[in-house]
Amino acid sequence: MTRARRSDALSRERIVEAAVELLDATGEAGLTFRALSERLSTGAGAIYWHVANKDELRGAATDAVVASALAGVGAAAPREVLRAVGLALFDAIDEHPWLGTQLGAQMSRTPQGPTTPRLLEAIGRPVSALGVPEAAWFTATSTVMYYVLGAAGQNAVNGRAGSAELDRTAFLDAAATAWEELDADDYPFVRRVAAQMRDHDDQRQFVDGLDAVIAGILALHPPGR
Amino acid sequence: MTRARRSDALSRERIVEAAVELLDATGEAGLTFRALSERLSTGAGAIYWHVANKDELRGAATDAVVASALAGVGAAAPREVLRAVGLALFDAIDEHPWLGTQLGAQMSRTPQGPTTPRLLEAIGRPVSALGVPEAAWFTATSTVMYYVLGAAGQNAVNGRAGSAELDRTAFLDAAATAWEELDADDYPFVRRVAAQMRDHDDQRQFVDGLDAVIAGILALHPPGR
DNA sequence: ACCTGAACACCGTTCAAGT
DNA sequence: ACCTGAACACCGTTCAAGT
Repeated sequence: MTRARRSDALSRERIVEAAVELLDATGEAGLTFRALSERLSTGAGAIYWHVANKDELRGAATDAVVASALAGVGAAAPREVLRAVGLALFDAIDEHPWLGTQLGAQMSRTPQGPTTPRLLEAIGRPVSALGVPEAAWFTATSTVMYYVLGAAGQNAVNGRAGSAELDRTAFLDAAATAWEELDADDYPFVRRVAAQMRDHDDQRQFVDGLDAVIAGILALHPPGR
Repeated sequence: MTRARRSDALSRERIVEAAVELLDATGEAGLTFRALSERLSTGAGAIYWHVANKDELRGAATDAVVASALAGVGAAAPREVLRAVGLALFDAIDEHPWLGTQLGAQMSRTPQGPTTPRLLEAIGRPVSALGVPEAAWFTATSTVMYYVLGAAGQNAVNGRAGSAELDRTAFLDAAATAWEELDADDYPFVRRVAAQMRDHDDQRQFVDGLDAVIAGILALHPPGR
């Protein structure tokens, strides 16, 4: 019943864990050395003993979530594994909305960091198991990865306070309505497709697209016999 | 021979133009109301008369660059148009590296804004012209868009000072070397593919992947006769 | 070795006051 | 209507000083 107070020593692991919680609770802009040090009952500067700077902290938080999401993916047929990897990331973004915009930026900024190889390995193994010729492994895997990252970034919902489901409906409806009011000459396609977007199911659309990407890769890089 | 000084009145257009220049010259972190107002020889607060806040300013800069990139895409066979749209964005990111990470974030944050419909229209028209059944238009177009956005985010090179070509080579080499030194049991795929990544051609890989995505969409959503 | 917390050099944004 | 620039409430990061 006492007030929360320091029980363990500080460690990189505890800091990253707290950063994830803070990001979940307050979003991208809420991750602050001051807020984080308060949550850890320590001084702002103490964090710098374990983490070089804010970029590294964000990167570590991103990687921790990705690692834990991918850990749940089991062995199966290549196509199933690819779907499972994609959906694991999809679910992770649902739980940690900040991940969507963070993931792509993180990976392009520091491909030497842990997250890029982690995701590349998770996608590349099933892609190679599909029978794609080795010369095309990197290209084929990158194609899937680009698709997954693009979808991830796009499906990051803004907040999670209250009913996420209602928020999402209102959000999509507002966008669809705006689309329907666009100029008829400049935006015929968008106007025509606005209703489809209002009613679409994120997850189903994601899996459909992923299946298409896989089919296309196999068509362009057919397994040798 | 006089010092640069205010010649025209401020306008949203001039502000956005200056923001793009500032982003090009100093990167994401360099876009500051103080730096921007200095460049425009005005007070920091003056900008707020024309622009609501920094998010809107970033969004306007992103949209201006995307609009100008897409303006150069001419009419042609659907497949060519899709390649041209993709490459136009690719080139724009080459000239404005900050665009890579900005584009995806921007579109997911404000799909009511101008950039999402702009890109959706540019990709959706050729996709529908490909003969994809109307019921699949939104899904198919989103698939291409996700791929393009993911690739865009990933291919944003960090700086452009000095020789971008040399920077790129060193950047890829560093990443490839790091990949080759990963644990052999945990990262067999990444290690095996590191050399392919060191030598890959961004643009060629992007077009290859785009062709695969298109092929896959046509396989899953074949044109009705 | 690890932590404290004040201090520094910045930010975005607001707003009374000017023209 | 549009602009000025000081002021406010923040930031990330550093670093002498403590234990």
